[in-house]
This record gives sequence, C-alpha cells and structure tokens, in this order.
Amino acid sequence: MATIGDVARVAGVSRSTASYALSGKRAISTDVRRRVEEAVRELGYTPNAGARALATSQTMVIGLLAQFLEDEFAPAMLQYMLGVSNTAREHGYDILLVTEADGTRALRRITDSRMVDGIVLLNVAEHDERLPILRAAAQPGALVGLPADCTGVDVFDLDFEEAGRLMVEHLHRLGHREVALVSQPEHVVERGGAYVWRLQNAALEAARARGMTLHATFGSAHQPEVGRDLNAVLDAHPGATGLLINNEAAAAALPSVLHGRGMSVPHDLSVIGRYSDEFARTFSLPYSSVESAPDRLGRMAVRQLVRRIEGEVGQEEPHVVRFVSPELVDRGSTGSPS
Amino acid sequence: MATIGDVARVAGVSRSTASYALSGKRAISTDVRRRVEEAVRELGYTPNAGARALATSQTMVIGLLAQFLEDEFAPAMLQYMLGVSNTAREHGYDILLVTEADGTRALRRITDSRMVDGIVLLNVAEHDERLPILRAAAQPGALVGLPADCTGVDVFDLDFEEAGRLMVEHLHRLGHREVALVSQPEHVVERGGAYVWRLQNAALEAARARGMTLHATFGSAHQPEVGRDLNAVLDAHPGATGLLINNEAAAAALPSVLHGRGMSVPHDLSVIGRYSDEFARTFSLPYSSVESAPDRLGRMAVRQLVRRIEGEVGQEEPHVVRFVSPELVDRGSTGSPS
DNA sequence: CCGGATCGTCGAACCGGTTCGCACTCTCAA
DNA sequence: TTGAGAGTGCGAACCGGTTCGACGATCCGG
Repeated sequence: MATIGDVARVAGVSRSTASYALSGKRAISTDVRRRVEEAVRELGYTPNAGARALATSQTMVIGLLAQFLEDEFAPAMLQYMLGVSNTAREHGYDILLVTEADGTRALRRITDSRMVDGIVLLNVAEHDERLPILRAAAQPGALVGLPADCTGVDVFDLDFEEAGRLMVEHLHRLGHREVALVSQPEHVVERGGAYVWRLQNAALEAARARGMTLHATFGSAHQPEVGRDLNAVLDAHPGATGLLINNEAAAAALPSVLHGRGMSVPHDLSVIGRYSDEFARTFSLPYSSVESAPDRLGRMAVRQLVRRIEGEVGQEEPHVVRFVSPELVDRGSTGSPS
Repeated sequence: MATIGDVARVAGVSRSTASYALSGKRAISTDVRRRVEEAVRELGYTPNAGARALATSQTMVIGLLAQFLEDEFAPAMLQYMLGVSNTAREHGYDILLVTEADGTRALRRITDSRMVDGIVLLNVAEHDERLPILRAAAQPGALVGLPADCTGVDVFDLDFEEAGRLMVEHLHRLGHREVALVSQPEHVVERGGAYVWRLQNAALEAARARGMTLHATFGSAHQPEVGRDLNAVLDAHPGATGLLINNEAAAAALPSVLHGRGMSVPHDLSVIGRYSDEFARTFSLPYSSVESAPDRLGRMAVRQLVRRIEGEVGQEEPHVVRFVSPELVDRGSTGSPS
C-alpha cells in the first residue's frame, strides 16, 4: 500500500510538501501540485486512517449506540439508525455501530480509545446510565430521546405531550367521549422510558379537560401477548369508540385482532396510532397516526453533533433541547362514533 | 487523556516495559507488573485506537456493508446486521456500518484507508459490483448471499433451492395439486438477486416432477401495490389451494388481503412463507414458513471472517461456500385442500 | 541598490502506541 | 573461576500521517 512517502518520492518532493499539496493548507506551485496529484493517481494512494487520526486527533467517525432491548420493537429503531447513518455520511463521517447490551462499557471503550469524534445515543432513558459517561467523555454527544437531566448534551425528541393531546383532541372533535389508550409495556416505563408516560399523562389531561373518559393501559411488545392485551382492552371497555395506540407491536397486531373480532375501522372503532409513515407502509397499517419522524430526529441529532465536533458551536455554548412537533397523518381510520 | 508514557512515568519504568507489562508478550517481574497496573487504574488509561492501529496494522473493526434498496424490505436486513454485530463483538471487533448508496466507493474508501480488518457484504447480487473491489482489497471478505463467482471470498447463504423444494413437497404431501408462488419483484431479479429464481426454479422443477401446477409470479416490495398483486394472483388462479410466499412485504400484507376476501387459513387456502422466526413474531404472521436464519448466517460469516483476519486459516487456503439448510416451521397455516 | 515582504519548499518533531536488539544481573554447572 | 543461559528492563526505531519553524528565491518599493 502506498504511503505519502511514496507519493513524495514519485513526485520528487518532500513528504511535507506532498501533504500540503493535498490538503491545500499552504501555497504550492501549480507545477508541484500537478506532479503530486499525478503520483497519487499513479500509486492509487489513500491516506491511512489510523495515522491521520493519530496526527490530527480526528477520526471522522461517529459512534452510534443503539440498544435492542427485549421489550422494544426493533424495526422502529432501524429508522433512526438510517437517518443517523445517511446524514453522517453526507457530512463526511462514518458510523461505528454499537449494539452491545452493556451500553456503558461500550461507550467508555469507544470514547476513551478515541475511536470516534462524537456520539449519538438512541432510546435514551429517563435516568440513563450512559449519560454520566458521555458527559465525562472528551467527545460531544447528541441524544434522540429526552432524559431527566440534559446538561452537557444536545437533545432531540418528539413532543410526546403534544402527540398525546393531538390524538385526544382529534377524536374529541369527531364526537368520541370514551376512548382507550394502549401504551408500551409498563416495564418500559419502569426502566425509564419516559416518552410512554409523557404521552399518556398529556392524553389523560387533555381528556379530563374535555370531559372525556380515557382508559390508559399497557400492552406487551410481542406476539402473541400483545394480541391478547388488545382483546382484553376491547373486552373491558365495550363502550369505548376510539383506540389510541402508542405501541408499535400493538399497532402491527391490531389488524388481525380486529379481524378476529369482526370489527371494521372506522365503522366499529376509530383508531389512531403513533408511528412513522415508513413504519406504516412497511407494516401495511391502515391507521391514521401521529408521525414520529425518526429519520428527521436522527438527521437533526447528527447535524448538531457535527457542528459541535467541528467547533462551529463552542464547547461551552448552551446545549439545545429541541422537540419536533408531531403531525397527524390521516389514513381514514377515524370517524364519528356510530 | 493519559498515554502509555504517563503510565510508564507513574510506574517508574520505560514506555516499552509498560507496553510489555500490559500485553504480556515478554516476561515482566511481578513487582513491575503490579506497579504498571496500578498506574493504569490511577490514570484511567485506555490505549489510543489510532496509534495502536498504526503500530500493529490492526484496527479491530469489521466493515459491514448493507444496502437499503427501494425494492427490498428493510426490516429483514436488520436481522442480518444484528447477527453480524453481536458476533463481531463477541470476538472483540467493532462494526463500521456503511449504508451508503454507492457501495463500491464506500468499500474502496474503508479498505484503502485501512479503517477495517475485514469486510462483511450483505445482499450480494449475482454480479455484484463490489466484489472485484473486495477481491483487490488487502482485507479478507465474507458474503451473505451467493454471487456467480465466489473466488477470493467466503460465502454463506440459505439453500434457496432446497427451500423451494421443501415448500412444494410439503403442500404436495398434503394433497395440493395447484399452487401459486409470489416472489420478490421482478426487477430484484434483473438487478441480480439470484435467490429469487434459485427458489423459484427449484420449486417449479419440484412441482413438475410431481405433476403439480405451480403459477410463478412476482410481487411488489411495498404497500399498497403488493396487496393488489396478491389479490391479482388469487383472482387469476381460483383453483389454487396453496400459496407460497418468497417476499417479506407480501407476507406482511397477506393477513389484511385475506381478510378483505373473507378467506381463512388454512381452511380456504394453505399458506407457507420464507422468512425468519423473528420476522414472523415481529409482524404477527401466523403462517408456517421456511426459516431463513439470518442471525445464523451473519454469525457464520463473522466467525469465518475472524478466522481469516487472525490468520487461523491462511490467505490461500480454499475459500468456503456454505449453504444453510432451511427448516420448515409449522405454524398451522397448511392443511389438506377442501 | 538595499531591505522587507511573499512565495514555495524542506527538515524535523510529534501524535501514541509496538517491537527489536542489547545490556545487565543472577544462577548454576563445568 | 568462568561461561552459558534465563530473567528483566531500557533505548531506539518504526508505523504514516500533519504541522511548525526556517530558509532560499523572487519581487517590490523607496
């Protein structure tokens, strides 16, 4: 493999001159520049990433920490990952993907060893164990998901409160007075998945303010349990005319459940979910939903992270906490109660 | 950040001694070793990955190239990725994830710059453009998917021929004499997705040998087109009593299609798919299937790759082409035709 | 005609590890 | 008494880039 020394020799200049000719950081005569570029082509020279990282203390790699927990829905995560990966590449960065179960150890490993210039954390918990490590790291960090303490990191998340309100308001406007909400499993909440109760509390509050009845329940993250959960909810609340789904697995399972009960949407039941458009297409879901915009969030996180890495915003400049406003995508699964 | 020089100073030894004490590559007195380890703890020393890569020409990183094409089904890919990622970690390697559309350029970038010690290629096409580049690279490569030319790389894939035969035999044994097969979109084949016709041809051959009629068709990769495709197939072949699905999107869309037609499984139609168990659970699919074992394939690819990287098998030792035998998972969606 | 700025290039140092060769100290057997 | 050999540690070189300071040449204005 050719080194910059080989390039320099072929071009008949010193190593430093070759380096400057390629980086453009000092004035170089056009003749020399031409000879260097020629040599690069001739030798097929590509700089050695390790050597460059050592010299510049920049790796042009961003660490992406994604946890695939038993009780969360894997395909939903993929969307965030792709948003992050594609955006990073647009900015010249590669992605080091970490799916290790022990996120804290992994995070320490890749930051301390300087494998990455920055970190993106996915599915962040209320009190995330990885956060103290990230704050102590030399590299900047961006989160997708809202923790209790946002100091020292940039945070991006869907406005789950607004999402909850939006769903309730929408059904209220259509005339529904009793509805049910199926959230993620309760132990996701216990583990610190704050987005679950952020949406739920806002929905409950909005329902209360309008004199609606809202039955808040939790659903499993897998089949066949989640199917049973849905049936149980519908059995328990025969008067409910609307169903809010903040649980991807439940949304995916709902068509067959309704089929089994002989119910049709929106005639027998109005349904509104909270998931991305991509998700809806993938899973053939015919329900209106509050768009969760995972690709947009991943994109925002990387953009801000790159700004920090490249020093466009100073280390001590205030960190941002930005919420994406949810939008309701109408797929015709809601109507007035009959 | 502490360097090995700091460790050496604190321990009162030379840098080389500190290095040997940590690597264990030379005999070191227990006293010195203790002092070095002490210093490491005290300073929180972690070796700099770039420096180590430069010195050893080993990065302990594996490149994972995954293409997310419009006409393929993204969540299915995730399973391969996780199999690869987790296995790599078990062997001490991290994953550099590349999702760039231009796979050839990306591959050249990460191999030439020596960012990775080896490469795993996903969704390999019959005549994959990335293959010549991989062969020319200094690093070994492992594929998941079967190309026309397997020289210079280790190849792992599902035995799609066997899968096709298995599906046909299973339905034949139950008494079916006319069945339909829905494959991936035709342009996946045109692009070189050989697994589509490998399964299809074997299925056709098996059907012919048994005097069965098999209607081979292609289906889209997305809703709502794939739903229309399924309806068209069922309309066109009212005599068909069995349906073979080699198309994840079609499998995911089938429940609602059958619901729409008022058909029930296996009473009105026997259905058998080709997808992973994980996929079936995620998408709540109640159909028997030929298990495609993506995690196992990812795992096998990484294991072999690591063996090559670490020189356990020589550069010139013959490369392997290994097929995983499909297994039929019975979920009760097939029966004798009525 | 001289002095200072500007341009273009080079040598050397540095980033932070690993590894080779050598030297010193002991021990033990001839 | 001496020499071989094992056990330990050190210094220096090397991996392949980047960057700083210096230096010669050219150009300009006074």
